Amino acid sequence: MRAAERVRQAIEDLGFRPQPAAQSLKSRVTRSVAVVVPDITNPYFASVVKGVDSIARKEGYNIFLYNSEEDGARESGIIADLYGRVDGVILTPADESPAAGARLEAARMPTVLLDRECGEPERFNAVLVDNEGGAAQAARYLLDLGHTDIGVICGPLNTTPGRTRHDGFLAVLEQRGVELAPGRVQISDFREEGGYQTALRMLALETPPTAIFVANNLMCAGVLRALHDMRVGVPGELSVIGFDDLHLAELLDPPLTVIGRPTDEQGALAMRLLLNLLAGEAARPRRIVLDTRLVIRESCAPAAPRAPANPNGTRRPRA
Amino acid sequence: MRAAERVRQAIEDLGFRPQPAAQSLKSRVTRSVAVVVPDITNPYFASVVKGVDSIARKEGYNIFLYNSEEDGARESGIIADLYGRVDGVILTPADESPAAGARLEAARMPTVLLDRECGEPERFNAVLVDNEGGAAQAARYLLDLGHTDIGVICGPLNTTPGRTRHDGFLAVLEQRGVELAPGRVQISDFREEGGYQTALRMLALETPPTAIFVANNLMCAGVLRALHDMRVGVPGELSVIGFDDLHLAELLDPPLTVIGRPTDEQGALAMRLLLNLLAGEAARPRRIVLDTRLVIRESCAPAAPRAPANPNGTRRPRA
DNA sequence: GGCCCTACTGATATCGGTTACACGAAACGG
DNA sequence: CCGTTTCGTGTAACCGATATCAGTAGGGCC
Repeated sequence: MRAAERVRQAIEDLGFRPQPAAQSLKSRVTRSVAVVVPDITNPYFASVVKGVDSIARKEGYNIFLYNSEEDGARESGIIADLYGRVDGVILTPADESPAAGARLEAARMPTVLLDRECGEPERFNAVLVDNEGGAAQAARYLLDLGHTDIGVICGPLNTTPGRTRHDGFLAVLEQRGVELAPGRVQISDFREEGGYQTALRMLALETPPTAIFVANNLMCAGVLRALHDMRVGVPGELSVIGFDDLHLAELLDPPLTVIGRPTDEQGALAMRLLLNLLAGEAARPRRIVLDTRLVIRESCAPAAPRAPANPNGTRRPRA
Repeated sequence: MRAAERVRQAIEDLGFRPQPAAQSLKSRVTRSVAVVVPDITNPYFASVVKGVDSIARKEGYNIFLYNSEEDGARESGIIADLYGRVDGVILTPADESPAAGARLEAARMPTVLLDRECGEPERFNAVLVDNEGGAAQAARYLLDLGHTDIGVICGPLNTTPGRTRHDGFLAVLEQRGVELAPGRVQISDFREEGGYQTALRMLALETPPTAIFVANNLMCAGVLRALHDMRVGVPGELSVIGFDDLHLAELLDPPLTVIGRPTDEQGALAMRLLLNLLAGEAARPRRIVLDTRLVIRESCAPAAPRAPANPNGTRRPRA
């Protein structure tokens, strides 16, 4: 093959570099994928993105990063802009409505959902965690510590993690015959400020709960900030358990007990799944559900002995 | 203009969407920029990237995200891959050598450096912070609290932030006539594990310092972890001041005093600067240097009264 | 009616690779 | 020595949008 060698030489001499635009135009392939997350500033998503990147780079893919800011309109704008720009997309949908799912399907793009689903499940490939199971772990843990008066700060119930963590937690309570007083279950927004405000509201109740389950990391940071500001001792006065590890959770005051889950592994898995799709493995969509784990640190204490159980939820002044 | 209207209609009817690849091929413009950071998992960079994104999206630019993993070879591979794929790049160089700077210039791409410089300054546009000034603030603060025996955990001195923070801190000490005992200044790697190990080494000294300045957030997390593991009271036994705010710093045990700096603003500025470049404002490169601020929380206490100053650095057993 | 200006149409080249095909030359077998 | 394979080379079409240009039609004006 002397011809091939001469070509190599010429490439070298002339400093020839193929033009991705021209290659894409002809081949109809971009070697790029999009990753759309609500907020790259959330350490969970940063870690996920890093996991995606680790695989993508190895396989020669470039990644476009987008923040949906948890805003459905912005998200659908982003998805529209993706047309022709990427080979596929890894998406944590901000809008999980069936309509959004339909739009997504209409875009006819290889898609892997991450952390949340969209429209009817089973129609998309997805990498998820067992939110229900994780929340149930948290519930069992608090119950086993003797707590029966528990506050629950949920995310929006129209999101997968919001709803499933809510359901998983409450299912265990019900199963164990624990009934919550009114005002104990609060819906918030998965954001720090929301967690802060909700915690304040909960503390303002005549009898605050003895433990709180907070359904994500950002809200949990807000809750801790609120408890800190209000000088509420954790876990002395109030036990706290979060969902999603915080990087510095073990250095917090006190070290935070959480439901942890894989993060960069989740991203890497999603990217591998997408690569399979791109390789033409049509098959039917796969849903991969990863397990959570209870990370016990020091923010939960056994419930202080209290007046006998109070099933009808009558308010009592705090001791 | 009825023709224009008919065109609009046809676009609508046929669902026509221009093909970015074809547009790029013809126009030689991609409406994409690359952002290359060492590690998106570092909250500082996550925030910077978000700042970049906020402007980019508004202007219709898409962003490619890359992690250099603080690895010069990987970084130069990334930069090579960028050819023809982006209109410009925002880069936090992992390799700051003149050679890397030269390579970067050879790539003839509109470039904005972020957080670090590369080769000779003044040749690139750059958005930086006043590291020297920030480190000096930290030094003055510790000095004013009465500390004279101070540990310094630096980043690599061949990086801009590593060197300048080191220099800025030590300059103030010198200026105030404070001399550090041997072993007080340690070079580490800007990573959490490095901070952890370095802190352990420092604690193992016959007389540990009464205060520590840690030159970045990741190392600082490591240091805190080490102090936590070794049951060293902060600020009782040891005062700690970090560089770079940590998101949860105020919830730490104790709330961490730090040198803070703008983050997403820095990203936004970098993007705006890049947009100017792309708009053809050749001019000569601009260096924008932002100010840091001292965020006083609770991790630094006045130095405990001690035996009279000990300028020749003789070891003393801890009280 | 003649003139000009604008609005529009249609055709064609171009961006830079990729792919297919046709042709020419050398290599090999029978 | 001829037929066939192999290899190499050259030519041209194509991907889809954009830019240019020539040509045509229509409106307004004197």
